[in-house]
Amino acid sequence: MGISERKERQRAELREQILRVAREMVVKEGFSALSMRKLAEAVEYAPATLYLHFENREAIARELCVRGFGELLAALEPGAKVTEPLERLSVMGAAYVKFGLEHPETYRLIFMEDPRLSTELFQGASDGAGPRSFGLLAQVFEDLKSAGRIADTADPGRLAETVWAGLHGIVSLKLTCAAFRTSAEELRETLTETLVHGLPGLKPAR
Amino acid sequence: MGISERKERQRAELREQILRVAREMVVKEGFSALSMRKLAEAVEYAPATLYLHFENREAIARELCVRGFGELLAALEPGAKVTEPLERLSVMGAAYVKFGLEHPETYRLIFMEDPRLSTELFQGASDGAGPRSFGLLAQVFEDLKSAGRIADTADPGRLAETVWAGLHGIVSLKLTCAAFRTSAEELRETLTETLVHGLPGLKPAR
DNA sequence: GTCTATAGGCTGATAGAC
DNA sequence: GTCTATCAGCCTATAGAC
Repeated sequence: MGISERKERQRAELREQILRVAREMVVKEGFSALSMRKLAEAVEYAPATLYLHFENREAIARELCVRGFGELLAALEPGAKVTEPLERLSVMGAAYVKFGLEHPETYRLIFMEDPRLSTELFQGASDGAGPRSFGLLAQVFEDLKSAGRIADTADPGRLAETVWAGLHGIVSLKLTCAAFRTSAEELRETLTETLVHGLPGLKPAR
Repeated sequence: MGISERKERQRAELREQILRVAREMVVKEGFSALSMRKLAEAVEYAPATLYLHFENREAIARELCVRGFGELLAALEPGAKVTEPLERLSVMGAAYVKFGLEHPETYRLIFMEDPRLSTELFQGASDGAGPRSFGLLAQVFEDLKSAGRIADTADPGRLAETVWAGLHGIVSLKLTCAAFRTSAEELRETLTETLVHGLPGLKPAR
């Protein structure tokens, strides 16, 4: 059965090539610049051929989105190995921000384009990149809690969501608004540092 | 000179009507759904007429954007009157998040569509809505500092940018990703509370 | 499996008549 | 000031030939 296997292989290869080129276009010119016509031209096939491999444009977007989130997860994983939870928070936060700024169009695609895709990715099956990434972050607070280092009324999931939102704010503001003076990394540092220890030298009103 | 005045008035009225209808379209269907043709039809003029009042589509977007930021500023102003800085931070943060969620398309237009517009608004003349809004937030930390309630090494501008980024993260995540369990208001509360006081009951590693 | 050809839309913007 | 008519392009998606 070598022939049908070769055909299958060639089919999969073309599919990969389409995705590779599509990704390149999105990275270079943004998601809205991804058109089936241009994509077809770039892979040197007719537009109609694309529809034999993907149901429509959105299916391509979804696939790119899923892979993009996979890359974000991969960027977070090394930091997740740091033992000390607070240091881990810092390292993972820095990795998150770095990923967002170094892959702006991938980040945009994951979190700033289509609400349906973002939501799907985040709340999909628990072995998906979304839940796994979130789990890595939540683990920080679970570890602190089980070591008795934060109040046992603290809610790790809620703290993790708050941190994620903060990091997302830093990245997305940097991607859409160049007006902030402070660098992303400084903002990230201030965010985590202050979330952990509070305002420096805070005293109550007298 | 009554005649020319009436003409001028009518001209301004049409301009306002165009903006009003444009705003309605953006609010209802998002910015990308704002097309000159549809807009012309909605105001019952020919497409070409719009170009007598606005240079192009972007000019309309910019005007909507500027007004939108004005509304955000107006939403923040009442909270800025609260005397106690930390309470002020809380009230203004809640107002910010509330505005974003209640006017999602306006918020999108200001901060999530065109980087050029966002940047322009934020760093424009210091009497613009951007710098003024930011100033209100920064004042919180300036007040804390001048009252000696935070370390005199603290940087109010940096703290304000961090808080702004955090609030923006909450709003924008809620607008593009429905997967978070925690409500926006709870996230906002956790963010400000934790930024001020640090993690609840934090103890160092032993 | 791949092509050509095309249906059936949409867009911003402008020239020139009235 | 406003219109009609149009330029010059873009798009997704599909039918049917090869």
